[in-house]
Amino acid sequence: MLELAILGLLKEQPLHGYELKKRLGETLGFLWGVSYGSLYPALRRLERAGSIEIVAPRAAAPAPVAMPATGSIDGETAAARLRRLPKPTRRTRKQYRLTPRGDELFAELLTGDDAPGADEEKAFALKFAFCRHLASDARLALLERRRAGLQERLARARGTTPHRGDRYIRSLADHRTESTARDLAWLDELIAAERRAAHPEPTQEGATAS
Amino acid sequence: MLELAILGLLKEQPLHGYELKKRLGETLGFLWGVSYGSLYPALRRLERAGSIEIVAPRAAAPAPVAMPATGSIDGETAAARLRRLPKPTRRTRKQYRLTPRGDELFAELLTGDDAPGADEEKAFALKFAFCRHLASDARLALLERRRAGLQERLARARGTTPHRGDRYIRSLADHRTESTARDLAWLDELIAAERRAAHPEPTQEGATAS
DNA sequence: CCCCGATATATCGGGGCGATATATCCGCCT
DNA sequence: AGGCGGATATATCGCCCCGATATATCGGGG
Repeated sequence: MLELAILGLLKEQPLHGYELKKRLGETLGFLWGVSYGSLYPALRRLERAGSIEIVAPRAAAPAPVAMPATGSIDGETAAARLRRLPKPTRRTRKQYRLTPRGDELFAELLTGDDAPGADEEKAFALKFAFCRHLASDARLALLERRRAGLQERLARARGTTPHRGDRYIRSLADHRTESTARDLAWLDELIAAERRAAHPEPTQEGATAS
Repeated sequence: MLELAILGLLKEQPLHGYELKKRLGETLGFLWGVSYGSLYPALRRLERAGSIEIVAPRAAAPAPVAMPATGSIDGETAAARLRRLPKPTRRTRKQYRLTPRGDELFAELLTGDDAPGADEEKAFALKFAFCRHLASDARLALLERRRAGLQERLARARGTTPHRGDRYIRSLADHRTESTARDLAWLDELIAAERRAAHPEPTQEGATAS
């Protein structure tokens, strides 16, 4: 699960662990509180599998020779630079970069089914978050697979709900069911939008014979 | 987390593991898929902590004293018993029963705060599912604590949402925010209902000066 | 009679999480 | 100067949960 998120972020640019966690927090934060206890082991796993690689133990400033001209003009620049570029040599940090193998894995994780028990909510949300990397049809497949899952859950809920449980449990179950229904509606919108984007021409006439 | 659910079910009647899982599935199933890999270790933990106890390895037939005369009369009884006892009852299953200590723990878990990171959704849902065991004021406190949590999340979401992320992530975040708002509204209803139940007299006049 | 499926208990490997340990660097106050 | 505190950064520990699997025992049907 985490792997997908990591690969997705590294797809855009190489990053080190700490930064990765920050971005994970600000981009996917609304669905996930990633912890170091998961992140670093996951990075190790990915590296061992050859999906990512360490680019260089202090690559942040590629400026071993980078400061040529500056030197002569003013003495202050040195100080100024210290304030301006507070991070010429950050520290021991390890920058991770996606390998071609990792790219494959990413596509695989993004496309593949996951075990039905595996926290479907999070799994779907994560895939959806990165689904810009999917072709239009694969994206639609993802949405529709999710739709089927929700619908099945809804059916089961409506089937089981009738009786049992006290007032509070019943209320909870009802609210849950409602939420599921709402998610379903949202998905329908998304699917419709996706279809519209795929066929930008059905101005009139209607009925694309789906 | 699981402990609370187990204690909650055992509070009503003693059960063995297998049955426990079934009930967990049918009563709280809409929020949880409990697995044996969690259940049995949890039972062991609880037993070791003295919160539950094994009532008798073959309680199905409530015949503890049922065979009184048998004792002295014959030497065969030993062999006879070996054949007679293993069959009348179900099987080796262990019936678990709540101890007074377990009752305390249940109340503690139900009332106490849980760590903010600990999957708030599930934690709240679980507590709410058993909140019939709470006094009216404690129940209200639970609801309002949850309300505060949701509200904070909502504020944070509205603060962070504006810009970043591509179209899909934005859509996801929006939907998430909406859901949170809906949960909040639901909670408000619950709180109002709870208040109404606690003060059954404000027929007219209104404004209980809260 | 034996096999099959339901009942029932238990463990294993693996992933996620919070807490914690350990460095290093930086700015700021003294 | 000096050093303290906080941000940066990597890593591990123990705990819990999960799916998969192993192992019995029972009832019933072929």
